[in-house]
Amino acid sequence: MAAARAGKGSGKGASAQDAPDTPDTAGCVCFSLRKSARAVTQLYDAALEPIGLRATQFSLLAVLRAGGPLTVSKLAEAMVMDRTTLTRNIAPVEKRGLVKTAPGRRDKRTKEVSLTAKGRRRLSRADPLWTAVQTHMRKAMGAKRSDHLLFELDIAAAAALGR
Amino acid sequence: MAAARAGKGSGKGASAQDAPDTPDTAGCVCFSLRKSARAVTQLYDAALEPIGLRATQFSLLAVLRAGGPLTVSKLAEAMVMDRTTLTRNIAPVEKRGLVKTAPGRRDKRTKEVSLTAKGRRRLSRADPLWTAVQTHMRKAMGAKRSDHLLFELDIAAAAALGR
DNA sequence: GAATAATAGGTGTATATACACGTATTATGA
DNA sequence: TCATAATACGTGTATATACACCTATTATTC
Repeated sequence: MAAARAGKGSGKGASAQDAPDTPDTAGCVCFSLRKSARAVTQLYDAALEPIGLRATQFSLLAVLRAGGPLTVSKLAEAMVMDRTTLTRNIAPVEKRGLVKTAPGRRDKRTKEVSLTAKGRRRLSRADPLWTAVQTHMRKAMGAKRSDHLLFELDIAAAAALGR
Repeated sequence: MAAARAGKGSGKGASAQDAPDTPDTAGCVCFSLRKSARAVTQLYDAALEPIGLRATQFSLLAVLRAGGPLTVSKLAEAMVMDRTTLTRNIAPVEKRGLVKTAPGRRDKRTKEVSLTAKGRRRLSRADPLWTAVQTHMRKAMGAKRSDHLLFELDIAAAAALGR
């Protein structure tokens, strides 16, 4: 079906279990991850489109809802996202008034990001759309397999980050 | 360790097996995928940096090496990448002379993309760097788990694409 | 064979991503 | 205290991503 990785390799019948000595894009963890991320992101983006949120923006708002006001660095850490990337990602949602930022009171270097009332309402309206696409995704690939995927994605991220 | 997803949810002890009725970023397939893709891409980008290739660029060249000259659309299909995204991704490697493009002879609408000799040499020098980081990644998360992850990523992509 | 549909591709725009580098503020140590 | 290090953040630059919309070419249909 979708996971046939026939060896075009050494002719000795190289399988994915073998040491990867010949670059095979199908066997590349990075390529496979990015490929799946593209496909799944498109699905989630399309699902959230009626409410005017991208998948990344939904995540950003959801993390803020769950974790209260956070400094830029703390928020970046929570999302396993580069700090400077987060700065750019905040811009479109701040411009639309879904989040607001304020300088930290204790530490003037910091900038605290928080949900606005408008952002909270928008998020509430997005929730059912997220639930629908998430449920669809889990059903399409199997709930158990979905759980396992999440588990392994965490391990992959941890491995990449050297933890 | 890395995969603790404690339920902050309904208080009834919601696990990942339950229907996802409350948006939980840790349980979001899309968010987890993107998060891991970011982390792993940084690792591969850093590994390939000495040779002057990004992970995406390496993939592009590797697909071309394996599949010969391809039209933009065929190449985009092979990489599960939007056609217009591929157009932009070709630009930097073409500018550096690693790939070349030529109008299709049979069909003047098409544009054929192929590796140059320089691109092939560059790719050869990149191969050991890729092997090193791929091996490192597989060891860090376990070869078996790595294989399983690749399998599930294919299923996830297929599910998202409705196949 | 001309009108029309289908296909291949590019561009404008917007977001996502991150490294290198710079500034402002806080913490630390002599 | 004052010099220095550490921390928090932003900007310039480059790449990655994809939708909406456009043009050019090929295929289809009457």
